[in-house]
Amino acid sequence: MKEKKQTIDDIAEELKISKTTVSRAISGKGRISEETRAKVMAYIEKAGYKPNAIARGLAKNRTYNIGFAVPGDYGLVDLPFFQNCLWGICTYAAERDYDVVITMVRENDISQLERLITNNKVDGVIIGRTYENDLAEKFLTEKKIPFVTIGSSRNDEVIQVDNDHVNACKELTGVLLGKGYKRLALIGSSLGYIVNSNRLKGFVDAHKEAGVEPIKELVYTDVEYGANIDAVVEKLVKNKADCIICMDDAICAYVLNRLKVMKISVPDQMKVASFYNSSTLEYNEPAITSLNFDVRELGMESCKTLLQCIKHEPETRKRLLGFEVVLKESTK
Amino acid sequence: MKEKKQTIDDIAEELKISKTTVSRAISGKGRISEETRAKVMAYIEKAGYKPNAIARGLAKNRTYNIGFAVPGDYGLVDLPFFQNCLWGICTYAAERDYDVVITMVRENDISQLERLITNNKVDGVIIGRTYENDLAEKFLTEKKIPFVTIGSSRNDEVIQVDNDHVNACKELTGVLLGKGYKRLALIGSSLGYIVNSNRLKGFVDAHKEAGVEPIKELVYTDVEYGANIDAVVEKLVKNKADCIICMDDAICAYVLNRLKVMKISVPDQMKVASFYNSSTLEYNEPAITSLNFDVRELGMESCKTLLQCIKHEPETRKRLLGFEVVLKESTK
DNA sequence: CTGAAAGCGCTTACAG
DNA sequence: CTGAAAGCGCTTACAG
Repeated sequence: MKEKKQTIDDIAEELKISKTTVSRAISGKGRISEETRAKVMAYIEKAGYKPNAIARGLAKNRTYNIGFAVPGDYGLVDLPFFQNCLWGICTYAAERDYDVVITMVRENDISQLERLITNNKVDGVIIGRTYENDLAEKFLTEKKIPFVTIGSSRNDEVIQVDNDHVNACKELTGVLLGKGYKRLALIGSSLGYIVNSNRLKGFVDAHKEAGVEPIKELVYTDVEYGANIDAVVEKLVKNKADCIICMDDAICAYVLNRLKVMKISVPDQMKVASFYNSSTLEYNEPAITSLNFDVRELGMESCKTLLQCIKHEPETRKRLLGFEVVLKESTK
Repeated sequence: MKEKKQTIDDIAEELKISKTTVSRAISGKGRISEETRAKVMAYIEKAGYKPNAIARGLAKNRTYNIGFAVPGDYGLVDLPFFQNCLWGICTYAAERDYDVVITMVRENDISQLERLITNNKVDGVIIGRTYENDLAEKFLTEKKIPFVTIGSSRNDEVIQVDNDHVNACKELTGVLLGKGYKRLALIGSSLGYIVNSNRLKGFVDAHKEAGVEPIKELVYTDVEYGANIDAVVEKLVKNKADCIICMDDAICAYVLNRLKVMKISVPDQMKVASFYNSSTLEYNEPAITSLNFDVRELGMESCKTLLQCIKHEPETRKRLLGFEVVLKESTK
């Protein structure tokens, strides 16, 4: 049975050695004979001793915590994207004895993050979404706190891990053009998110490569969740789009509903494609063509990179993960 | 501009007083003249000094972190429910200078949580979902770590915050019976989650109160996300259900899709109701009748209760939050 | 290879 | 009301 909390002193006393030695046995640093080392480890194991992370933190000026900054804005919190990232981050971190603390940030309010940093609660931060003018990025750079972004940054100095949205959107667009659809629409939220600019770039690039011009009146990048989507969809229909590409699954869900109300059937009268095949869309009828990213992998990768930053230098400053285009009923 | 990290010693020296006094000025504990107090605070303010949370933690044996245990099981991570809880928890915690660290637990694997506790990384824990036989609950009780559950527990000793699922489901069911629907179906996942048992109880209670028997062949409580839902829906149709109540929105989305494939129109040929009016369903066509809980409020309340537990005793051991029934197109 | 000692930045009896 | 000192549980030069 468990006694009260043991300390390194208790075990030193028990073993008739100094606590210095115990500490070294545990950390594996400093010269120590294999023999004593084994003895200490054996005792620790059997006594169920666990070092106090706080004390170690104070001595080494480390917390063994990393922060994950997720968007606290209304429409964004819900996205399964961040949950899946979180899953990857937590899983990777736990294996290295790190923990992850959550902090909500907004495009123009990073006060929670500031608190976290000035209170010394974390050794580094993963930024879950990058903005065109990113306060968090600026703040962390200034404070010299290691951080990595999920999603691209304009600043090449920033360590970033991202899916290759430019090429992903380019390939998806290319495939759809190749299928003979000529009036492709693109609909998404603010270009203030860098990821949206990248998607737009891919969309344009694919058109160029196919030797055609993207159609301006079919591109909307200022859609608010639930607000003006209906109006936009109606314009797209009026402007004779033959295929709508949605920049995220939440938007896609709205679009599908709107089309249903308008009695426009998918894919017969309108093709639809989306990003991320979240479960919402995966089981939709008809199934929706989409890009597929391994978001949990992305989370793990970002965490791995951050831990590298904390320990020394990361292997790469900018790392792009793959994607797949998954063709389904909705674009047939 | 910021110099290097300041300590309590620096400011004591600067002010020609002892660090004891500085500490007291900051904490507000111990006798200290209002005058010196003001002086210290003024200096701190202007110098931008922030105490080191780690050091304080070591001295007071506190971390100023709380844990939030969320289900790491596949189908569950995605639910917006937990994100919204998290939002509430983080918001409340941040105001009190606490931070929240995430830990993933599974029905039969709480190793991440164990690590968190034995490493002394948190002062208390919020359990996001309760199981019929809850390992986390047992573990935390044994370790004497303060915790509160979101969702009900079988154990009356446990501090719990929950929506009133029994009465919520009872009222929803009652309303539907009152509308003249006679063959109500109930479909949900495992009764291993206490919340599902509670919903079932409400369903049964409402029938009793109306003087009718619940129809056994229309009740399915072992539905897996995405797996056997289709088969279940077909059985419900065959068994002539006239209204399907879904225990969560993910299930409801599947049900709606299946009905669409089967060319059964809602609400003409089948009524549908769900729990939580998440955005997915809110904008569905037709809009779905559902229960409405304020999940962010629930998160805040659970955090408030936990902080009470950590400081002293909570005001109430079991707290039930309200709900509303929101009637929409789908049950017309 | 091992240990005594100082130190990480706070808090808090204890004594004045 | 204020301060010197010990202590929270570790780590790590420094000396042997």
